[in-house]
Amino acid sequence: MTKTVDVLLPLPIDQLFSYAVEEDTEVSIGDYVVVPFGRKRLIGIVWKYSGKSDRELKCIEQKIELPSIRPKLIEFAEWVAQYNVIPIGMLAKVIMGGVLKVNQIDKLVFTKQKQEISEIDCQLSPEQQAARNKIISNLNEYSVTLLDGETGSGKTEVYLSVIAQLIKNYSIYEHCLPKRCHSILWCHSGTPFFCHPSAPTLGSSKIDCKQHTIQHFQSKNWIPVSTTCMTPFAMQFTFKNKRYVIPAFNTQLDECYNIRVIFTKKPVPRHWNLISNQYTKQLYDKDWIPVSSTGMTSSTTKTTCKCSNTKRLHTGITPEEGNAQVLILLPEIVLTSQLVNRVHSQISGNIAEWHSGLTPKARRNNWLNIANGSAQIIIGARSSLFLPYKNLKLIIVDEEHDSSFKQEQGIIYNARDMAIILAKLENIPIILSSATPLLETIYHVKKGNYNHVKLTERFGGAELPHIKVVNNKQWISNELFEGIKQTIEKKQQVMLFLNRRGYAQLAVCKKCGYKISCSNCTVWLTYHKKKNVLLCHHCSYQSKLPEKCSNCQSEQSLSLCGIGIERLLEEIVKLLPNAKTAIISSDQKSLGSVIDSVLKEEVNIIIGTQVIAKGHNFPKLTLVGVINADLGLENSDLRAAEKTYQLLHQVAGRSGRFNEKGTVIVQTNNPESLIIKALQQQKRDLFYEIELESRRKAKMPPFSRLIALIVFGKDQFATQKAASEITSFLHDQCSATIPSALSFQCVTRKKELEIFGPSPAAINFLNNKYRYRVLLKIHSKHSLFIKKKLKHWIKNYNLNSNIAVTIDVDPVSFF
DNA sequence: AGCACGCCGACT
DNA sequence: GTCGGCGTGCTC
Repeated sequence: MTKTVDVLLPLPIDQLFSYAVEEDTEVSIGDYVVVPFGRKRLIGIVWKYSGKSDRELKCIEQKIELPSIRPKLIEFAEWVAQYNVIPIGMLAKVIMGGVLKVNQIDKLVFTKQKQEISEIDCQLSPEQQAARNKIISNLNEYSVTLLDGETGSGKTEVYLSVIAQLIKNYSIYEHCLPKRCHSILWCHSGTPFFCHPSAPTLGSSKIDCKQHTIQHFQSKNWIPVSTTCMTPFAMQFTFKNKRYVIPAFNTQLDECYNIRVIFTKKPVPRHWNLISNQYTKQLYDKDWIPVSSTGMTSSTTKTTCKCSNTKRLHTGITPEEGNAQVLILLPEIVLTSQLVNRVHSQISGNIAEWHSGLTPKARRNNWLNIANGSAQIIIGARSSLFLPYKNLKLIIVDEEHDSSFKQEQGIIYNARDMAIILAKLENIPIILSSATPLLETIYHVKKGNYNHVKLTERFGGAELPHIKVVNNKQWISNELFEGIKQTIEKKQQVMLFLNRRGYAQLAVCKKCGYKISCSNCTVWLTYHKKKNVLLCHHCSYQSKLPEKCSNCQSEQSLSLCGIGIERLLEEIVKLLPNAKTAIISSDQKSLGSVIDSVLKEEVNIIIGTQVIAKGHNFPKLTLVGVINADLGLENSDLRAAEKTYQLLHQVAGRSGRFNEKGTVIVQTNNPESLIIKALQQQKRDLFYEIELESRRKAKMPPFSRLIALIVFGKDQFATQKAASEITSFLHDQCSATIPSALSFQCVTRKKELEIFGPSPAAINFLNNKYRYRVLLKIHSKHSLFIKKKLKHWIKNYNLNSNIAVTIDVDPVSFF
C-alpha cells in the first residue's frame, strides 16, 4: 500500500490536500514538497499522515532539501488558525515567508556567514545587572517577564545582555574542541543521559580533554559523558566515577534533548554504518542533528550522510544545532534597522532582519539562515513569529503595549498574544518590554502569572520631566509659546505632538454647512496643503479643493476647520519666523534624513504625529508640547483611555534625557480627567488600578473576551439583513432549547455569551461598502465553540451572496 | 489565490 | 457572427 500524506498549501483556504507518496521518495512530517495542483505546481508542507481517501490521488513530485519544520510550529500554526479563525493555508504563506516558489528552487542556496560571538561591550548599572541576572536565572523553561521601566532606563541594554549570555551558553567554541578523540558528547545537566550511537569508538579511546575545555562546558552546565560500552539495547557510561546505565535506547528517545554531538575532522569510523544505521535514522527523524565542526571535508560530510537520511545534507546547508535563536519582535518596520545597527555594535552574532520591506534576495537569504539555524538573533515585525526556527530559545516583545502588533489586514491576529502562546508551546521564556505595559500585562503581573522586573533609574541619572497642564483654548497657548521661545533661546530643541495628519480636519461650507466627505466612505476628507488635495485617510481617495460648494453652489464659501500638523507648522512660523522647523509624519517617505537633521541640531522645533512617540532619542530635546491631549478619546473605544495614556506617556518620555531635566506642556479640555492627572502626577500604577477596576465592573477584557464581527457588502439592505441573520443565528445556537440532557450546558452558555448589535459601524460606509458590526462578549475561558459556529455559518452564507464577514478576535480597534 | 468555465453586451 | 466582461467554482 502506498503512503499518503496531507499537505498544507499556501492558499487562503481552510483545507489540506492529500497526496500519494511514491515508493522511492521518502517524506516525513514537516518536509517541504512540490506537488501538482490543478494545472500548476506548488510548494507545500507535509502537515500530517493522511487517512484513507476515496479518490485517485496525485503523487508528490519532489521533496525540497531544506530542514523540515519543527512539530511545534505545526502545533502553533494550528492553534493560531483556530483561535483567530484564519484559514490554515494562510499560515503556510507566513511560514514560507514568500520565499519558496516552484520556479526558484534553485535559488535556495545558502551563503554562509560565520561569525564569532563576542562579549557585550556595554556596561550595565548595578540595577540593570540585577535585572539581567534575575532574567537569566530562569532561561530554561516557559515564563513571562515584564521588563518595565521608563524610556532611558536601559531596557534594551538589559535584554541584549540576556541575549548575549543565552547565545554564548549554546554556542560551541571551535577552539575548545578536544583534538585527540573522534567524538564527544555533551548533554545538558538535568536532562536524561543519552548518547549518540556513533559513540562506541569512545569505549576504547580515552577522552583527552584539556582542563579548560571541561571547565568551559561545565560553567555552562554541560556535563561530559563518556561511553564505556554500548549495545543496540543498552548503554553504559561513567561520569565522575559514577556509572550510568541506559536500558533501552529507543524507548525513551522522545525525552532526549539538549544533546550535542560533535564530530571531529577525522572520518567517522567505518563500522558506524554497520552498527547504527537504523538508530541514526531514528535520531534524524527525531530531529537530532550532528553539529559538524568547520574544516570537515566534503568527503567526510558524504560519509556522514550515507548512514542517515541521505538527502538532507545535499543542499550544502550544514545544520547547526548548536545555535540558539532569539526572536525580537518590534511593532514597526522602521525600528528594525535601528535595532539591527545597535545590536551589531553590542553583540556580534548572526543577525537576520525580517519584515515585509525586505528585497526578495535579502528575504530569501534571511529565511534560509533562520531555517537552518545559523541566524541567532532575529529582529522582526509581526510575521516573524511564524518563521521555521530551528532552535528558538527566547522571545522578546519590545514596546509590547503597541497596538501595531495587532495585524488588522489580511489575517487578523495579535502578534504579542501569539508570541506568548508560542513561548508556552516551545517551553521557552518570553520578555515583554515597555514603559507603559498593556493593562492585560499588568493584570497578569498582579495575579502572579508574569514576573516583574522593574528598572527605576534613567540613564545618566536623568530625571522624569516636569509636566504642566494647560487648558486647551488656543492651538498654541501662551504658556506653550513662552516655553518654546525660552527653550530655543537656550539652544535646545522642542517637540510638538499633534496626532493629526494634514492641514485641516475638514472643509465646511459657511453658507449651507455642507462638509466635504469621501465618495467611498462616510468620513470627512482631510485637507493636505502640501499636496493641495482633499484626502481620505481610510481609502486614500483624493480630490481637489473645489472652487464652490458642491451642495449650495456658493463661491468662496469653503472654510477649513480643525488643525493638523501642516497648519500647526504654519502657526509656529507665524509666531516664530526664525525657528528652524521639521515635520515628521507617516506621509513622508523617508524619515531618516529628517531625524538626522534633528540629531545634527539643524532643527530646533520638531512637529509630528504618532510616529515621533516611538523609539527616537533626541538628546537636546527638553520641551514637549502636546497640542491636543484629547484627540484619542473622541471615538468610543474600549481602550481609548489606556491607549491615550500610553501615547502621552510615551511622548512625554521624549523630553529631557541625559543631564537636562525636561518639561512637558499638555493642552487639554479635561484637565481633571484621570488620564491627565495620572500623567501629571506620574502615578502610572494608580491609573492602571482605576482602569482595571472599571474594566472589572464592565466585565470587559481582561475579565472577558471579545470577538467583533464586521459584516460588509455593496448592498446596504442585504448587508444589514446578513448582519441580523448572523446575530439571530448566534442567539439560536447559544441559547436555544436543546434536549434536556444538555440543558445545563446551554444555560451556562447563555450566561457565558452576550451579543451586542448588529449596529452600523462607526464608519458606516468604507471603500464603497456598507458595514455593520456585531460584538460578542464571552465570559468563559473557551470561545472555540462559538468560533466553530461562526466559521460554519460564514462558509454556508457566502455561497450565494456578496456579503463578507471578518472575524476580529480580541479586537483592538472599533471602527 | 489563480485559473478555468460560462453566460450576456458592443463591435469588425 | 465573435471578443471580452467578471460572477462562480474547483483545486488532492
